[in-house]
Amino acid sequence: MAPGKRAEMMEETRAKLIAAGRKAFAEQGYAAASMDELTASVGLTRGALYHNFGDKKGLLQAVVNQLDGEIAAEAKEAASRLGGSVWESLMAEGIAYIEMALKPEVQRIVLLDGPAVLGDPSQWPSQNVCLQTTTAALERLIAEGLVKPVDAVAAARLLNGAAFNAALWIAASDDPEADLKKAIEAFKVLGEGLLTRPPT
Amino acid sequence: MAPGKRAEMMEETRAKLIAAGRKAFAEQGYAAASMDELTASVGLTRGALYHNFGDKKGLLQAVVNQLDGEIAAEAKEAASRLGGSVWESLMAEGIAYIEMALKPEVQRIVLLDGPAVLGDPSQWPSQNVCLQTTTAALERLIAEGLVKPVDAVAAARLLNGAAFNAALWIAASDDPEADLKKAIEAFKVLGEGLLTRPPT
DNA sequence: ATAGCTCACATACATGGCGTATGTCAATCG
DNA sequence: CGATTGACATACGCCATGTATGTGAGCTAT
Repeated sequence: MAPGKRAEMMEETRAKLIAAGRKAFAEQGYAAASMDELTASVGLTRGALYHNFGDKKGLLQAVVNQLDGEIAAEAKEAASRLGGSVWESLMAEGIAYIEMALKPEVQRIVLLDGPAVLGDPSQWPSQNVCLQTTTAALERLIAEGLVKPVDAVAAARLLNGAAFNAALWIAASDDPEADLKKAIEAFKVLGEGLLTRPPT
Repeated sequence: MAPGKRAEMMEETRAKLIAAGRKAFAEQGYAAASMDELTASVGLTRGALYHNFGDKKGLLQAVVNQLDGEIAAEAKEAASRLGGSVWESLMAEGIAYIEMALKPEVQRIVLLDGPAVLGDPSQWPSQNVCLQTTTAALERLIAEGLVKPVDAVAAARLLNGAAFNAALWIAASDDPEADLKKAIEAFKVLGEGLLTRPPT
C-alpha cells in the first residue's frame, strides 16, 4: 500500500529544509547561515540539501518562492475582503504589501538578501506575483479610463518599489506603528497621481 | 620637507583600495569579490585592507559612501541645471536618480549589496544623501502649500523607493531606452499625486 | 519472492576565503 | 642618532561551500 513512499519522503524533506531555511535566513541572513547547522537542525546533512536544491542559492530561491506566494495570497485576500472598487482594491493590496513587509522574515529574505543573491525580482521564476497582480489591476483601470494612460508595468514597478522601500524604512523605525500610518497615508496620496480625476 | 608623508601614503592607499573595491564589487558582487585578488590588483595585500577599513564590510561602506556622494552631487546638479521651480527640481532629482541607478556600479553596490550587507540605507553613516535632499525639498514644498501635508520623510522614502525600483527594472530590461522613458513618464504622473493642485 | 537497479541521502575530501596574530621596515620624535 | 610608532606584509587557524564517493532502503521485472 501507498506506493509513493519515496516521493512522499522527498516532499517532506524538501518542506523541512525550506522551513529551516526560512528560519535561518531570517534570523542570521543568507550569508551568515551555515548549511551544516541548518540541515542538522532538522536531522539531515548537507547531502540532502545539495541533492534537492543544487546549492545554497537554490534553497534561497525555494524559500523566496514560498514567501512570495504567501504574500500575494494575503494581499489578494486583503483586497477582496475590503470589496471596494478596483482602485480601492489596488490600494489595499499595496498597503497589505507594506504591512507584510514588516515581518522580519519577509524583510530580510525577500527584500534584502533575495535581490542581492538572486538578482532583480522581476526576473525570478516566481515572477513576483505581487507585480503581476498590480500590473493586471492597473491595466484594467487604464482600460476603464480611471487611471491615466501610463505604462502599466512601469507604474506597477513604481508602486511596488515605493511600498517595498516604505516597509524597509518602517522596519528600522523607532516607532513602527506611527510610521506605518504615515507611510500608508503618503502612499494613498501618491497613488492618486495616477487617477484621471481626484477622488471625492 | 613635506612632513606628512605617512598621511599622504595612507590616503593614497585608501583611495586605491576604494577604487579597486568599486571595480571588484561592481563586477563580481560583494560576496564573490576576493579580498586577496582585490588588494593584489593594486599592489597590496589584505594587510592594508584590514588595517585601513577593519574588515570587508568596512571597505564596502567606504565605497558606498563615495558613490552616494557622487550620486547626490550629480542629482543636485541636474536639478539646478534645469533651474525650474522647486517641484520641477525635485522631479529632476528623482529622474536623475533613476538614471544614475542605471549604472551597473551603482546598481550592484549601492542598491543590491549595500542594503543586504549594511542594512537599511537610512541608517548608513552617509545618511543616504539622496533621501536627505528629497526630504528637505518636500518639506519646503509642503510649507509653501504646493504639496499636500503628508509626512515628508515617508513621502521621500516612497519616491526614492519608486525610483530605485524603476532603475532595477530598467537595468534588466530588453529595451532600456524605451523603458526609461516609460518609467520617467509614470514617475512624473505618480508624483503629481502629491501636489495640492494638478499642474496646468 | 528475490535479484538487481535506482535514488535519496550520508560521509569524506578538496578548495578557498575571512579574520587575526605576529613580524618588519620606514618615518617620526626626543 | 637611538627609540618608538605605525603602516603594511606574512603566516596561521577556522570554517563554509561544493563535489566525489559510499550506502542502504525502495521500486521493478521475471
